[in-house]
Amino acid sequence: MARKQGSHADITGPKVRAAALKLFARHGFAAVSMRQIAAEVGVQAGALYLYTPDKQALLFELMRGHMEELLADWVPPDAPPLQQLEDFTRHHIGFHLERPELVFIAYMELRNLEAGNFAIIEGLRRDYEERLEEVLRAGQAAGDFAVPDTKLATMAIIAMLTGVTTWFREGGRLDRLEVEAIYWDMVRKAVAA
Amino acid sequence: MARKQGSHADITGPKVRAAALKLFARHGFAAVSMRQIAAEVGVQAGALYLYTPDKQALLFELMRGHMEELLADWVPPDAPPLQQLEDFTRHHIGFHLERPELVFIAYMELRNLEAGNFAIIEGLRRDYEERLEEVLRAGQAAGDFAVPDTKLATMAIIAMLTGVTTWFREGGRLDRLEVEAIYWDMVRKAVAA
DNA sequence: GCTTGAATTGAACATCTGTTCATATAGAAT
DNA sequence: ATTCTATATGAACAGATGTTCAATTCAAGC
Repeated sequence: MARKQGSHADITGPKVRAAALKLFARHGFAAVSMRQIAAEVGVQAGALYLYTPDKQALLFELMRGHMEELLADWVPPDAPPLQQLEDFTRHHIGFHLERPELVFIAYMELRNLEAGNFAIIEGLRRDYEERLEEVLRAGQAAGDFAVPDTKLATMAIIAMLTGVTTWFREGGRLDRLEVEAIYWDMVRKAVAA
Repeated sequence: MARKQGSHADITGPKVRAAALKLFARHGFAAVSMRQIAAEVGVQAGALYLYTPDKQALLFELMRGHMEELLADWVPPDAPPLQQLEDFTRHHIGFHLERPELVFIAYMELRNLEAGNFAIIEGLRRDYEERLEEVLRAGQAAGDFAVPDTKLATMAIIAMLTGVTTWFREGGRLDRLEVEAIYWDMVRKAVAA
């Protein structure tokens, strides 16, 4: 039997991506089979291929969409570097806490991307890092920051902020805004002149 | 044919662990088969079971050994908190840069551990974090540090320092000591009173 | 009411999976 | 020279893998 009720093309498509997201985040790309994804959607494995050319594309599209959302989420506001940095810090934490599964996948499954796909995702990641480094360079030039090395500071800040996703739990001791404030305090001091 | 030259028990054992380490780090636990590990060692898949009860134990023992080495590598020196923190920072970076494959596995393959094994590794990780937090608490009490939240500062510092392994390449623009110095500068300022 | 075509099934493909075990081998001990 | 035993083979197990495709089903358009 096919199609038990109504047309499903525009329903099943998103469901497939949602199921892949959930299962890849939970068990890892390599450990999840197309049949598991199909079962999560409530469909047979063959039907998945109406919505993705293959398993690899399922992973790649999740990651590409995530990186493009990340880049769209933050552009430096028209403000002094210190304020740009605060804006970045809060946006980065907020954005990452809102999509823990995508963040997890984007950091863990890079090695499961085929060469060409990997290069694209890496390029997007570098674009993002470049935006932060530009803020640090501007602040350094203006004398607001005393950063020994803007490249390293970029990597250090991003690693530190992204790390929030590994321990933060909704409903825990601190809420998002408190966490943002505390991390901003540490970032501000770390780069302070 | 078996045993082509001499006794191999004490040679093959380490080779198996080395092959697993290399392949798990490169392709991920779930994506590596016992036959691939065996091929890397130069042996048939069945022979691996003379050296490990199963694939899971291979992963777990790598991670447990790594975490225990990590804990053995650093105990707080008898010194003021600021100096303890510098010692920690440099040790953490140095230790992690010396074993990038183990670090990678320890952070990426947690979800592939069976429940009991996961609990053990998590316990060891918490022990390590606890050591750093104790330093921060002491420095805070002594008025050397002005940390808004010692738990968050612990997580932030560890995430920041461990992040070095994602971009550092031997023979690059900076050597290890320079990187240690730059990161220590940022850590010091981030927690400064 | 009939036709059309998008959505889905379910079987099939060849290959791979972790693990076990009877069998073979070669060096050490006698 | 013979026995012993640690080390390794290679076949076998039952089931899972990603992907393809002819056949089926059902809602919409006429």
